[in-house]
Amino acid sequence: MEKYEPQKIEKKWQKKWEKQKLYQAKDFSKKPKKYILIEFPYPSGQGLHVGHCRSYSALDAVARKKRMEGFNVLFPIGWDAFGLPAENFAIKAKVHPQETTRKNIANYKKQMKSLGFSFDWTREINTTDPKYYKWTQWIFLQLFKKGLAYQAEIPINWCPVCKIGLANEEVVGGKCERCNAQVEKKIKKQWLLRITKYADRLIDDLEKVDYLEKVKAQQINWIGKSCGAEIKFPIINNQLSIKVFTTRLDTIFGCTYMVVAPEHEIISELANQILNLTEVKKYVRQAKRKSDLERTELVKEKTGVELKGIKAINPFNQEKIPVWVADYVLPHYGTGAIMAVPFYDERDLEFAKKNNIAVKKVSLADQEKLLNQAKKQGFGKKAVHYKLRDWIFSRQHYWGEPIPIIHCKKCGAVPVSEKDLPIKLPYIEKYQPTKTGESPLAKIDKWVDVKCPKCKSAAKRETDTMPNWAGSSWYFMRYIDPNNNKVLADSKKLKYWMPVDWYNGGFEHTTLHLLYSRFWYKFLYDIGVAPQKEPYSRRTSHGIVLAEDHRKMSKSFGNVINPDDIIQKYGADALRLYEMFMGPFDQAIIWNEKGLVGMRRFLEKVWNLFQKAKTPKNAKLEKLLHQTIKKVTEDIENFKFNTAISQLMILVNEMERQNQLPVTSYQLLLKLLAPMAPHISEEIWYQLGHKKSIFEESWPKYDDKLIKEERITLVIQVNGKVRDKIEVETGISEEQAKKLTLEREKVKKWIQGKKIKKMIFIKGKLINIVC
RNA sequence: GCCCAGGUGGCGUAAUUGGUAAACGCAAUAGACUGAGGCUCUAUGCUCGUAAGAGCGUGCGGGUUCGAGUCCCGCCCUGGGCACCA
Repeated sequence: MEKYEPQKIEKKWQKKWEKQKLYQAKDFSKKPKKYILIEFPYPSGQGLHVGHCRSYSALDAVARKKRMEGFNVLFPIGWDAFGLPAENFAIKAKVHPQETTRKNIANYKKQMKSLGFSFDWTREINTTDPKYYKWTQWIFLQLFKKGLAYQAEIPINWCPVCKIGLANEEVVGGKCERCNAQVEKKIKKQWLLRITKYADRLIDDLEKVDYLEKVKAQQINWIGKSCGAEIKFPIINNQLSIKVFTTRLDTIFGCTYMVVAPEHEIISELANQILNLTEVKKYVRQAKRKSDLERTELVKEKTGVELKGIKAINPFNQEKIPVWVADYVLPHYGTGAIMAVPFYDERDLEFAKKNNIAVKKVSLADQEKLLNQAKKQGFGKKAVHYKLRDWIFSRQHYWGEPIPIIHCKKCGAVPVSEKDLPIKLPYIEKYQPTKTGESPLAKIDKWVDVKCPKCKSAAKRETDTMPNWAGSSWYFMRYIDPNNNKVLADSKKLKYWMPVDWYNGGFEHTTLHLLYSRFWYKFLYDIGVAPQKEPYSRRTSHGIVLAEDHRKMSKSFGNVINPDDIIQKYGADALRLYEMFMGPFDQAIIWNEKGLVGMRRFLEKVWNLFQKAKTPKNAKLEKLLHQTIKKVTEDIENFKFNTAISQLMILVNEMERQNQLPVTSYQLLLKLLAPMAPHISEEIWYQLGHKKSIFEESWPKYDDKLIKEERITLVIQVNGKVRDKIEVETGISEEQAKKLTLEREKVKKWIQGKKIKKMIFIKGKLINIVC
C-alpha cells in the first residue's frame, strides 16, 4: 500500500459516496428510524467556521454509527439564509443579497462536502426559497387566525442621523454603530406573537424531553414564572391607584415607598398634581433615552425622582407613602410599578438610604398575623407573572419573509388568502431602509398597492418582514417532505420521522431559537399539523471553539481558522478527529493547531497497520478489543467523543506493540473508527478486498465475559496511603487478600509496633489497614 | 447585581461516580538506536536523595470518612449569558 495521502483518498470517497446514494433516508422504511439534526448554518461570507465543524463532525459520527446499527437515519442539511448581515453586506458592497446568499451557500456546500459529512443532500432546504417560505407565511396566517399574532405599539431603536431603525446588535453603548449618534426610541406599530400564552406548557413539557440539565434550567429561568399577588395602592385625593405585583406579600407591612417605571401612565395622569413636574419630566426623558441594557449596566447608581405632591396609601395598614419614579423599574415586567420594602430587599434599601426614605422593621411573624386579618378582608389578588415577553415579530428590513397581511381602511388587517401564498419578496435594486423607519418594501408602490381580499377596495400590503427566527422555527419539519407544495409536510411522513431523536447546536440558541421552535411546534400540534407536543426528544449543546488567543474567533480580531487550510495540511479525517478529541464536547475549547499533529500521526499508525494485518489469531488482543467496542459504543452515545478516540488510540498502540495482528481484529478497529474518520476507514476497507462500503457493515458487538480482567492490581494502603501493590486474581477472597497483605515486607515495615484496628477490603480494588 | 459553567502537570485534558491522581494527545529535557535525523524506543508531577526511599501534590480555608479531584460548609478566581424580574 502507498503512503497515507488523505487529500487523494478523501476526494475520491466523497464522490463515490455521493454516487452510491449511501446516505439517503428512506421514508417509511421497515428499519427503525433515527432523526439526527444539527442546527442549519447561516451562510455568511466568511465561510464555514471550525466551530461548525465541531458539531457536524460529532453528529455525523453519530449518524454513521446509527446507520451501522441498523437504523434508517435522517441526517439533513439546509440554509438559514434570511437576515441582517446579508442585507448590510448588500448595502455596502452593492450586491443583491440574493446573489451573496447564492455564492455563500455554494461555498459552504463545497466546504461541507470536503469534510465528508453524510448529509442527505436530496432534502436540502433554503429559508429564502419562496417554495419554503410559502409555508413560513402559512404558519403565520394560522397564528393570526387563532389570535396569536397581533399588532401593538412597540418602540424600535432609532438613529436620528441615519434615519433608520437599528437592531440591538447595531446599538453599541447606546449609540449608533455607524454614525455614533445617540440612539432614540421610536414608537412603531409592530407584529407580535403571543408566546406568553404557551409559557406554562413550555415549562411543564420539559419533563417529557431529554435535554442537558443546564439547558432546561436556562429555559425555565428565561420564562421566569413567578406566583404572587397583585395589590392596588390608592392615590390620596384621587380616584386613581397604582397596581403592583409582588411575590413577597408577607413583607407588605414594611413597605415605606413605591416606585413606578418612567414609562408608567400614572405620571401623565397625575401631571397636574405633581409639584415638581419639570424635574420629573426631565428624568423621564433621560431614562427613555437609555436602552434596557444601559439601565441594567448602571448597576451601582440607582437614580430616581420623587413625585412630589403625590402620596399612595398602603391598603393593608392605611399608611401614606411617597411615590418615586426610577428607571431601575422596567415597564414590561409585572405591572411596571413596585412596592418597596427596604428592610427585606437590598436594592430597595440602597435606594432608600440614598434618598433618605424611611426603613421600617416589622418581623415576619407579626406580619403574618396582620396579613391573615387583611386576607380575610379580601386584599391581595393572586396573580402569576412571567419574565417571558411576547415575541416581536416585525422587522423593518428587506431581506426577510414578507408578512402576508393586507391593511384595509375598512376591514383592518386582513390575512392574504392561502392560495395566494407565497407572497414573494420583490426583487429590488435599493434595499436601504427608508428614512421613515419603514421597510424598503414600503417604497415599491406596485407591490404595496393591492385590493382588499375582503371588500375589494384599495388597500396596502404589510411591508414589515419576519425576523430571522421565523424560518428556523420549523425547518426540521420541512426536511421530512421538502418538495411538498400542498402542505408544509405530509402528515404520514411527519408521523414516521418526528420527533427529532437527537438535536445538537450551540448554547447561544438555548433561550431564543429553542423556545421559539418549541412554541411553533406546540402551536402546530394544537391545529393538528404536528404529531406530538415536543419537537426534540434529546438536545445537546456543544461548547464554542475559541481562537488560540483565548478570544472568540472573529474577522475583526484576525484569528479565524479556515477549515480549508487545515484539510489541505492534515486531511479532513484528522480535522474531524481533532474537533472531537480536543476536549469535552459541551465545553468551550481553545483551538491549538499542534493537536492536529497527533491526530495525523494516529491515522498514519492505523494506515501502516495494514502491512501487519495478516495473522489468523492473537488472543492477547481479544480483551482490549472488546473493551474498546464497549467504550466507543457507549461514549459516542453519551457524546464523550474525546474518550472514545483515546480508547481507539490505546488499541492502536497495542496493535503496534504486538507482533501479530489478525485481519479480523484490524477490521474491527476500522469499523469502530469509521464513523469518526470515514475516509481512511473506507479506503483501507476496500484495500482489504471488500466490495461493499464499510458503512453497510453492522456495528460490532462486545462480549461482556471477554471484557473482565482475570488478574488485577490490588492496592495496599496503610492508613489511607498507598504503600504496596500486589497482582492477584480478580475474584480473590477477603481472607486470602488479608493474608497475602500481612505477609508483605513493606506492609510489615509500616505496621510494625502498631495495633491493627481494622482492615477494609474493597473487592477488586484495594485493601486498607487502619492502625 | 442575577443565572449557568468551570478551576487537576509546561499545555489540551482523563479518572470505573467515594477507592492507585494525571489515561490519551501535544511540547520540552535526558538517554538508547542510527552514517544522520524533524524516524522509533525508554524515562521525566514537584522537593530532598547517588539510590532505595520519604515528604508534598487536583484554586484557598475548614469539615465528614478507614480513604476526598469527587460529598458538606465558607471564601477566592476565570469564562459564558442576561431583560436590575420585585
